[in-house]
Amino acid sequence: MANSKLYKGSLNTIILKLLEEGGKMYGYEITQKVKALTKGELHITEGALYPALHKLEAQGLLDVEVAKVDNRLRKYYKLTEQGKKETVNRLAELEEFIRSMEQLLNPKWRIS
Amino acid sequence: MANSKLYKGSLNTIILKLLEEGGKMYGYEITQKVKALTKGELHITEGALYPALHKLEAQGLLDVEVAKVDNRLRKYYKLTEQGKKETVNRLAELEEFIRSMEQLLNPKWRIS
DNA sequence: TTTTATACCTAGAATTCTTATGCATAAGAA
DNA sequence: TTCTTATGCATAAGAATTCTAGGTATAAAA
Repeated sequence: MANSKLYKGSLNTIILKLLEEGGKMYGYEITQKVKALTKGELHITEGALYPALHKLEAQGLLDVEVAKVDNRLRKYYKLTEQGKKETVNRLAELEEFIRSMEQLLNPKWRIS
Repeated sequence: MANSKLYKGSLNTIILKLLEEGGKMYGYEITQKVKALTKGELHITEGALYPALHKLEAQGLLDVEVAKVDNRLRKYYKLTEQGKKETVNRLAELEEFIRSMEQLLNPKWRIS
């Protein structure tokens, strides 16, 4: 099913990871990047993305810088030092979660 | 981090998968099974589990059967026919989500 | 000239989970 | 024997996250 819903809690980790790799990105760019990387499977809604960016900024994990390109506004976000540290944690948690889920999904155990 | 939080949306899939494998299980058994299979990483809270079971039952995905063991009550849940079909869908969605996340996490793309 | 793409935003609703309780019985420890 | 832990169910209030549905504006394409 294309455009599958996000599992709640994953958006922040996605944002942080993209910024870790991409250096600095603006909101709309993030939505397009996720769409491209997942071949349209994951859809980041702007109604979730912008509040999430604002919150990460308020928490001191992101810095913002405004730019004007082609007479249009862009807000570039990048990781702060604290943000870089937190990104490592969030990624570790996500990978741990995925490992746990795979243990549940792979029925090596069968019955009990 | 032990006892990591669930990504919201995953609990129902966990329940359905366990019942698919385990045949019939009761609530407390599910919490213990998840703890065991994930070596304590995932912790299913009862405050989330019981409402989830009731909802799945109301949706016609689970059947319930009450039993008394050692003078204590147990509510055994098992998949209905509809529940078995839905389990296949939910598992496919979860696996798709995990694949998508791995595409985001594995920086084969680097910068842009 | 109308539509689509780019680019930002917010409010309200829905969903899902956590925390904090509560009740009751059985088993184990002190 | 009494206190604690384990077993087994349950709900209510709150927090957190996301979706839906709107809004504004400019540029590019149809």
